[in-house]
Amino acid sequence: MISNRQEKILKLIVEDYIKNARPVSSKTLCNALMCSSATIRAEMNYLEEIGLLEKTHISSGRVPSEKGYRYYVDNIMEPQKLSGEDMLKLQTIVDNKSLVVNDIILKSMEIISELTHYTTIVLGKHSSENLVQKVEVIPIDSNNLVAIVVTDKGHVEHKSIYISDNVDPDEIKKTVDLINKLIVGTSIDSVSEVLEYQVKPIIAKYVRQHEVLYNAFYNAFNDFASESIKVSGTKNILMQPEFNNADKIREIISKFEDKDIVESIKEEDNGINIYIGSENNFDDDVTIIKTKYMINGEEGTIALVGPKRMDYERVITLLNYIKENIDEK
Amino acid sequence: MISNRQEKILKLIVEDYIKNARPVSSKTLCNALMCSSATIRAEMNYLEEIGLLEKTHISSGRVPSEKGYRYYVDNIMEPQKLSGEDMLKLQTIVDNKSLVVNDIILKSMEIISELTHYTTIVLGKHSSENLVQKVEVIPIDSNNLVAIVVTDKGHVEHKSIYISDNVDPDEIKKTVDLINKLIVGTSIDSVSEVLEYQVKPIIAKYVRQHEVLYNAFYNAFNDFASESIKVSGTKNILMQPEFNNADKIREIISKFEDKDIVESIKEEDNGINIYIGSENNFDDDVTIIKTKYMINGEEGTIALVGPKRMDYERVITLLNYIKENIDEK
DNA sequence: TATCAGCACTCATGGATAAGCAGTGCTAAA
DNA sequence: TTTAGCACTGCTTATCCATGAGTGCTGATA
Repeated sequence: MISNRQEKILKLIVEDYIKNARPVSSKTLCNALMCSSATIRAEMNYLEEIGLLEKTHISSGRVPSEKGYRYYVDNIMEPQKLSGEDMLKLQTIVDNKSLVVNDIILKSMEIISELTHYTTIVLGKHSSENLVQKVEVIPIDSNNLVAIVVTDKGHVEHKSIYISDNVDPDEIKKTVDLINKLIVGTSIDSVSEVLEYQVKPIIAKYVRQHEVLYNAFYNAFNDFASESIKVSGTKNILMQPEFNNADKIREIISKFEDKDIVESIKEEDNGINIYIGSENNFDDDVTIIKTKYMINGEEGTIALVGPKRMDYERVITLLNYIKENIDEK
Repeated sequence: MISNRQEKILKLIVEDYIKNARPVSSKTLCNALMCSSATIRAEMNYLEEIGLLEKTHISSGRVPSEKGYRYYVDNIMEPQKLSGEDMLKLQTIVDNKSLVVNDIILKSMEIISELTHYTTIVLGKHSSENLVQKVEVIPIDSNNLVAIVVTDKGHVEHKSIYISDNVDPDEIKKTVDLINKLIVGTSIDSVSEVLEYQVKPIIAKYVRQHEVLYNAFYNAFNDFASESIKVSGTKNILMQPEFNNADKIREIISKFEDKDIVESIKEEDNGINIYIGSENNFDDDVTIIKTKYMINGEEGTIALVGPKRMDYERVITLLNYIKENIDEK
């Protein structure tokens, strides 16, 4: 294990390094520990031996290792209260009645990105629990319709439908009525099944131009289960001194622009989880803190991406605040 | 003016520099011009004197100046045909019947970003000519409604409405019917006027909880006139060798993330316009090529942002192709 | 036994100097 | 008008300091 003083040294080093982004020397800690630098050096040496600290070169000060951050996060860091300033900025968003919950999440994460200078990510997905509440089809002109689906949780999806031949409006209405009858109440991801096995056979009987119509509607409804990705403040993380070279920046930007990579950040666990460096599979030089949320038939992940040298206490506090406020709704 | 050979030299230098991103030496051009490097140096000297070329240092090769690019674009460059490869990639998108025009534009510009390694921007805005075609209000639970507005051009906007007090569903229905009656056919940006001067007085008479309802609907309809911004392939422009330092990259990224700055790229002119370096007010180190489009009651700008050392001929050809295909629809 | 002053050592950083080289401008001859 | 030849310039790269901030180790001390 590790002595009290050693833990204190680790804490001081992590926190100093978080603040100043420079290797921490033994001398820096003399005051705080009321002892000489030599003593501290001996302790640092031990902490390096057991893998909690690292040097950038043989005569440099110490920097926390991945394991060091992990120890700090697991054993040292203490829960904080939201600072007055942070609170102030977030509260106006969180308490805004006229915003949909979804927008509250997006806005809050934007603000958190600004506050922390890290990058935030919101991954949203309509839960499969969403049930179709209403289907509307509105004619635009002779070839185009707009189909609108509203779920029981208030989600709206819409899509243009192009119908090549001239189809009798009555036929369209018949089809829509049928769809409405059969589809309302089914979950959003079983819509295409219902279309195929229930709607198709019936309209084949009663609707003249059923093939054209069926295909049009089938295409329209097929990819309704859309997922959303929102990355805020890419620039913020790039301002961090660890990303001070063009190639590293390009690498990070490329990752943030790659949908698949960003999507893979999705969190399945309900707690606030911390993935330091190689613990995440996004990039070894960053820490990702994320949590799953689930409200109103919308489930998703909120995540914060920053350097490993991240202000863990503050970030956790911020995410906690958001999570609590989301879950209340 | 400028002699034939001088023009040819300028052309060769611009095109070589576009390709290789390195100052062009007199020797490089010997073959193409069938003369000695000394002769070419003399000509280069003159071209520099009149401001079409520049040196990076006193004994370096030549690089086109902003004025040089401008001359190239105005007088030398020739219209090209779309290359088979480019055509192939774009056609599948452009000809896809099941995509809304808007999505075709977005997708095409994404692909152009990939093809050219520059960044593309699409700014969209619902034209004020859009007329309200239908208003639907769908109850979700006792406190929440969803309002949906469809325009005559097939645009759909929706918004959640929160109603604090318990309001009788009948009252809501009354209000919605009234809104539908009065609002259909008005242009989307005069909706709030109609609400205030026509709807408000009437529901004040006939609807009991009219204040709550009116406020809720007014808020919901008020900011429907949304604008959209889509930036594709930020990473692409950053790969260009001129953006090889961290601070420059950060500067560019910050600009692309700033809504106001990106919005100011909006083009009012209908042609394809080229803004080289200081001619645009985005960044002196880039060229922006943009054009306005207007279809289906949706107007907007498509733009391409690249280094001044841009493959002008190809880019113009690509944008032309998109523009023609959009306008056809 | 823990602490610490002192010292040798290491390495990053930044400035100075020099060699190599890819270019240019100029000149005098064809 | 063109061009071969040459002096010159300045970027690039490497090498070599001096400096300074840090370490590890050792032997003395409380």
